[in-house]
Formats: sequence, C-alpha cells, structure tokens
Amino acid sequence: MRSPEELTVAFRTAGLKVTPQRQLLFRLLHDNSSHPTADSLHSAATSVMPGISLRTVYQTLTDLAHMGELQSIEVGSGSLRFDPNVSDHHHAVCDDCGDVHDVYVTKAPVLRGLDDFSVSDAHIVYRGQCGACSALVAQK
Amino acid sequence: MRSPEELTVAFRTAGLKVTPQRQLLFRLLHDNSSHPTADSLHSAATSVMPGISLRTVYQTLTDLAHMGELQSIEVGSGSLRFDPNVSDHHHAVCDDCGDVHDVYVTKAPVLRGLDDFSVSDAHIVYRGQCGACSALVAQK
DNA sequence: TGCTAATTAGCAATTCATGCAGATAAGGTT
DNA sequence: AACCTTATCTGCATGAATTGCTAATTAGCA
Repeated sequence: MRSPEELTVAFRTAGLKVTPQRQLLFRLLHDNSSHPTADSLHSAATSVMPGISLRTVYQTLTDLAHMGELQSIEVGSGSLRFDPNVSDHHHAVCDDCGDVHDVYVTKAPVLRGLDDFSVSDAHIVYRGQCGACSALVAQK
Repeated sequence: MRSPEELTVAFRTAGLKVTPQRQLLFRLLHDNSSHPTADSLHSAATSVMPGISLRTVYQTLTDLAHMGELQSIEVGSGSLRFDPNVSDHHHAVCDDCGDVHDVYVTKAPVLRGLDDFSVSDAHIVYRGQCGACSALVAQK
C-alpha cells in the first residue's frame, strides 16, 4: 500500500476524511509484513491511542481493502489477516509458530480437470515449517 | 474417502461406534463432489432423519477429518467446506454461483523469495467464472 | 441380557465480524 | 475564525459459524 502521506491525499480525494485514528493505522500498516489481524492491529493501536475502537479498525481496514491498498487473506487461523503488499504474491504459513510469509512463484501452475473455467485469480497457501522453527527443533 | 461399508469397519476398529446418524452421513458424503458445508449436510440429513443434530454433523465431520477420510477447505465463503476427495488436488471457486470444483495442476509451482521454509503442503484456490455462469451471462 | 463407554441432542458459550445510532469532529465555506 | 454539512467514531447489539458441556441414550462386547 502507499505511504501515509499518499493515502491522506487519496482519502481526501475520495471524499473520505483523514482522522487521527486513520493516520495511526496508515502508519501501523505501512511496510508491515507481519500479516496482522484486526485484533492485533487494534492492540498495537491502543498502546499509542488508548480508547481507539476495534470497530474503527475494522472500518478502516475495509476502506483500505476496497481502495485496493490492502489485501485480506485467509490462511486458516480463524481470523482474517491483512496484507499491505498488494503485488502478485502468495503465502507460506508455519504450522509451528503460525507466522505468515510472502512468497512468489516463478510460473503459474497449469490447470487440469476443468474444461470451462476462466481463472481471474489464483492464490496459493503453502504450509510447513519456517527456518526459525526448524532451528528451534534442531537445538533441542 | 472410503465407502460406507469400509468406514463402518474402520470406525469399529478405532473403537468408535457406528450409529445410524454416522451411517447416514457416510452415505451422504460418499462420492459427494459438491463440497458441502456442515449446515448443508445437516439439511440433507434432516430430510432423511428428522431430528439429527447439527452438533452431531460437526462431530462426525471432525472425526472423519482426523481419520484422513475427509479434507476441510476454506474458500472464503465464511464457513468450512468438506471434501471426501482426499487425493492431491486444488479448488476453483466461481465468483458468480459460488460452486467449488476440484482441479489438478500439472506441476507444483516453484517457490521464490523464501530461503528457509520446508513445504509440507500447498493448496491453490482459483477464482473466476465457471462454464455454466459464463453461459448464463452470454445468453442475456 | 447386562454393562460400560461412546454418542447424541440441546443449549450455552465463544469467536470473529458487521449493523446501528447518537455524539463528535473533519474540512470546505462564509 | 466561526459555521455547517456530512463522514466518522465509539459502544453496544446482533449475526453467523463453531465448539464446550452434560444428562440421557445407545452401540457393541462379555
């Protein structure tokens, strides 16, 4: 997603207001590769701005997603995760620690078994063990 | 997943009991490629066995999944879907009608951008428009 | 037939997300 | 700088999907 400054302009242009709550969320999301949930973002926001509502976090995330600044992904953790990286990429989820990593594929896989389906999007979720967790297991 | 008869043996062997409720669900799931939700299965079961509990449906689905007879998938429809096809395959979801189709890929895509992650599983969700829905749009 | 442990049904509880409404504040206008 | 319109915020209620809990029931073996 774009920088907080660019988003400020984009929101005003779209007739949306730029509130302190939104500016905080812009900052918390910018360059954030942790794939946070709405709840974890709310926790982070609360420590800077006590009293900010979880409802506001959801609302702003929805707005950003509609504007294409944010991608929401489902990786089986029970809640939605938000990804400010909107380039064409996929995700690898560690079964041990649950961390989500961005990954890219060299070539889109070719479909088989379905005659007549026009694909507009494909998303791959890899599961396995991340480097940090395999190191932890090895040292035990 | 295996046939109702084979599952009956497997359940008894595992120390689990084979109840009429479970036998019905075995039959409803066998060769079912509609990727039903717990709720749609409960509806189907209710028309045959009025009074069967949604809780029992969930319980049996969980048991079957733990035994590897069933795969549970998430395609962004809000609720889990269950797939008795446990071969290595992926899914294509129609954005118009929501139907889920089994698909196979000729070659697993090669990862890029992650040094140290041992992949144990990869699942691809394709989105787009199925043949039936594109035909519907064309005839309008 | 009887015993025991697994299962069922029904309801409560939980989690994640959205709907709603009154109070508030952004930001263009005067 | 004061004002006005409208979007936004907060808090709470609601909804949807799933799991926890428990008394009553039943499968399946002895």
